[in-house]
Formats: sequence, C-alpha cells, structure tokens
Amino acid sequence: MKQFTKYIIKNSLKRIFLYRACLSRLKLMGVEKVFSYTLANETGVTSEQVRKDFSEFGIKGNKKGGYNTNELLEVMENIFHRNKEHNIILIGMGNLGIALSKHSQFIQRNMNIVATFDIDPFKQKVRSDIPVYSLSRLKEIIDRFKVKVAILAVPEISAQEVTDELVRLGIKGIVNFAPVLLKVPQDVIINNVNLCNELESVIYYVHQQIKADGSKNLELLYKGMKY
Amino acid sequence: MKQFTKYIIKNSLKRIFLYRACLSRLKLMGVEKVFSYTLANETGVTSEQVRKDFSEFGIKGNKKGGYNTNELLEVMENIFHRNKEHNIILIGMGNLGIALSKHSQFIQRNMNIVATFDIDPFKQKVRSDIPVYSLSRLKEIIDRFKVKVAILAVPEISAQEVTDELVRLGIKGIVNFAPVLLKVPQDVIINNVNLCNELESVIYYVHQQIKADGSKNLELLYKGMKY
DNA sequence: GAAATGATGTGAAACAATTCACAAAATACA
DNA sequence: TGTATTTTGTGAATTGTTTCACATCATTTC
Repeated sequence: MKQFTKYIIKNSLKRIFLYRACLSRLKLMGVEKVFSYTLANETGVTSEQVRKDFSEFGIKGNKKGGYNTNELLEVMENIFHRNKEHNIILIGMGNLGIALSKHSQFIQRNMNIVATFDIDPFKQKVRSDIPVYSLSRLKEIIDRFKVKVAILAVPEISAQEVTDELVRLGIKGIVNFAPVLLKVPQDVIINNVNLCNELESVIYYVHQQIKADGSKNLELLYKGMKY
Repeated sequence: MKQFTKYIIKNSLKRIFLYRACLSRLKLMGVEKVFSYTLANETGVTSEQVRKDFSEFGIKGNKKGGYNTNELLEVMENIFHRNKEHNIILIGMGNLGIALSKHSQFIQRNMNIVATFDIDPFKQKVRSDIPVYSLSRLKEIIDRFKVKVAILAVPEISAQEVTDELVRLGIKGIVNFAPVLLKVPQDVIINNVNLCNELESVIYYVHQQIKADGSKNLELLYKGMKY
C-alpha cells in the first residue's frame, strides 16, 4: 500500500541548508565565529533548534566560544558530499530543461550535468556547452560517468516511462519536475518539484492573508513548514 | 527576532495538491466516485490522513458513498482560488526567467504572467508572447493589473533590492528562486524555491541509501516531509 | 423492512518535533 | 585564583501531527 511513499527531507536537513546559506554570507563578511543565536536570528528559528539540529548531525561547538565559521561550513559541505564531484544527467530539453542545463549554481556546487537527453532530434542540435543526446545513449553515459542522480524535465506523459528506464539503468535519485507521482522501487529517491504548486501556495496564502487581514489568526494559518 | 520567519505550506495543504493531481487523473479516466483509500493508495498516505485533511478544509463526503470526483475537484479548485484569474509578474529574464515565462502549466491553471521585467535593456528585446519591460515600469503594471504575486528570478545580488521595491508597490506574495533569505514585512508571503538544494537533498539521501544499503534504518532516515 | 455491509468523520492514543530549563564547560575579569 | 558570565548540549515538558478505534449513517441485500 505504501509501496511508493518516501519520507524525505527531514526538517532538520532543510534547516541545515538555511544555516549553510547564512554561514556562506557570514564568511564572505569576514565573520570567524558564530553562535547558535546568530544563525537563529538570521534564519528565523530558535537557537535551541539550531543546536538540536547540529547535535543530530554530530556537530559540536565550544562552550562559550560558539562555532568556528570555517569549520562549521566544512562540516556542512561534508554532509552534502560537496568534497566529491557529482555527475548528473538531465532528461528533457524543453524550456525548463534548457534553463536547468545552464544553471550556473549547479556547477559552483560540484554538481556537474555531464550530459542531457531528449527524444526530439531537433532539440539535440541545440547549442550548449553540454551535449544533448538521444535517449538510446542513456546506458552508455550512465555507465561511463557512474551517474546515480538524474533531473527529469520531460512532459507529464512520458515521465513514468523515462523513469522506469532510468531505474533499470541504475539511477538511484531523481529530481522530478513533471507533475506526476512517479512509481519507483523502495530504494529510489524521488524529489518532486512542482512549480505550479509553489506559485499556487503563495496565491493561497496571500488570499488567506487578505481575508484575515493582519489578525492574530495568521500565526495559525502558517503552521507547518518554516522557510 | 522572528521578523521574517513565515510558517507556510502546512503539510495538509501540500497533500491537498497531491490529492488534486490524482483527482484530475481519475477524472480523465472517467472515474466518478472516489474513496479516501483510493486517494490514499495513489498518493502514498493513509486513508485516515486523507479524511483528516479533508475535514480541515471542511470537505464532506457521503457515508458509504465516498466522494464525487467532480465536486471534490471543484472544492479544491476553490481552495486555490482557481475560479479567479491571477495576474502574476516575473522579474529577471535570465535562463530560468525565460523558461518560467514560457511555462505552459501556469496558464493552464489560470495563473497569467501579465508582464516580465529585467534590468538589462538587451533582454527586454527577447522575443516572447509576454512583454519584457524595464523595472521603471513596475508601478504602472502592478497598478493596472492589480498584481499581488510576483516570481523573482533575479541574481542573488539584487534579490533583496528588487524585493524591497516590490513590497513598496504592494506585492503580497513572492516565489523566490534566488538563494537568499529575503527580509520582508510580516504580511508578505515568501516561498523560497532553491533548485540546488533540491538536487543536493537527493544526492544526500542517495548517499545515505548507499551507506545503509537496504537496511531497516532507511525508514528512520526518511522521516519528515512526505512526497 | 430488518440486518449486514462499507464508508465517513472524529475523539483518544501514540508518536514526533519543538521549546524550556538548566547543568556543564569555557572564557573573562577582578 | 576565584567568581561572574556566556554559551553549548541535552533531558524533560510541551506542543503539534498522525494513527487508531469506533460510533454513525447511507446503502445494499435478503
């Protein structure tokens, strides 16, 4: 029954992303020491939460001395395996696929899109630094670059089919931009990113806000995930 | 202290998105009646959860008879104010901005990007169905189309500056693609979408999986948000 | 039309996450 | 050196969420 449910992105991991973003900024500003309340203030969580999260990942600070910015950043880089290079493939070179293939932040963070794929031979000619292949060459590339993670930006209709093939060829994690709930074996991680939903939730909350208009009830409306 | 923390996207709202996606599919397949366990099976949650979520939004079904697919869909459309047209603006016509401006799903769901903006006059010439304006015309467009929600796809460096301007001009909700924690007044909703983080979390879990390799501990690793 | 069935809806219980409260340790300073 | 101060780290308490268990009711069946 729960065959394709995945519990992913534990809250504390999401917050680690926040802390890291702050730390990078603080490092640039030349701050050498941070305290749990510094990060707390910057990210809008409590300082106890910061310390609890750290303890979950085994991060230790110095009593009174706080945390060393560089050390802390390094620990976080390790959590996300940033020391290693990660070879990623991208399937679907539509509007979104093209944008993702050019997304410079991926490279900055050691995530290299080694190849992109599309079913349409015309799109395979699109000029880009990254080669665009036909899907028939998936196996070859996945094997050669030992790819474990794929970005899926294909149309809804072909998402499941492509996923099945990816899983067959050994892909273990997928960031899925198609608005479909993919069915995959237990051991494959799916992270769904649905741009419409992201926009619609904002519309939803803006409307709630307008209805409630500055009342205290707002606090209640916003329980759940923190950003 | 918590000035720019926002609690958004309550879990049940996120799940409502899942249910709706299923319902749309079921409707296309001609299914007229659904039961809580139908949706539960399809989305990977429990049937009690489905009913609890529904009760939160005041959705009532028929004892024994389940829910009518069309009625249920309509209720959900109303939750997300889909009956109304929503005028959105998009700021930043880089790779991602261009892809978003062409994203057909937005239009399918009554979310119209009425105008796009960029600081670079060259990009303002880019061919598109949607006009690309200079930022100096923000006020005019926001007022004319009564825009309340904006998509922010500008570089990190200018994100806060543009946000301040948007807020000043009456924008109440922002989908932010820049990897920055924006500072906004209490009554403005921010939804951060960080593509690198989405990819990195998959890499994280794939690595955990490889380490743990099929053990029962995996269940523990995945607690938190459900997808 | 009475009994059996199958679904909803919801308090109560179990579980999970966050906050509180404070001991412990490191530093600063007299 | 000893006392005051500041910050970490973590059990305990609280708060929030999910699951359980079952009363309720509409429908079907006999």
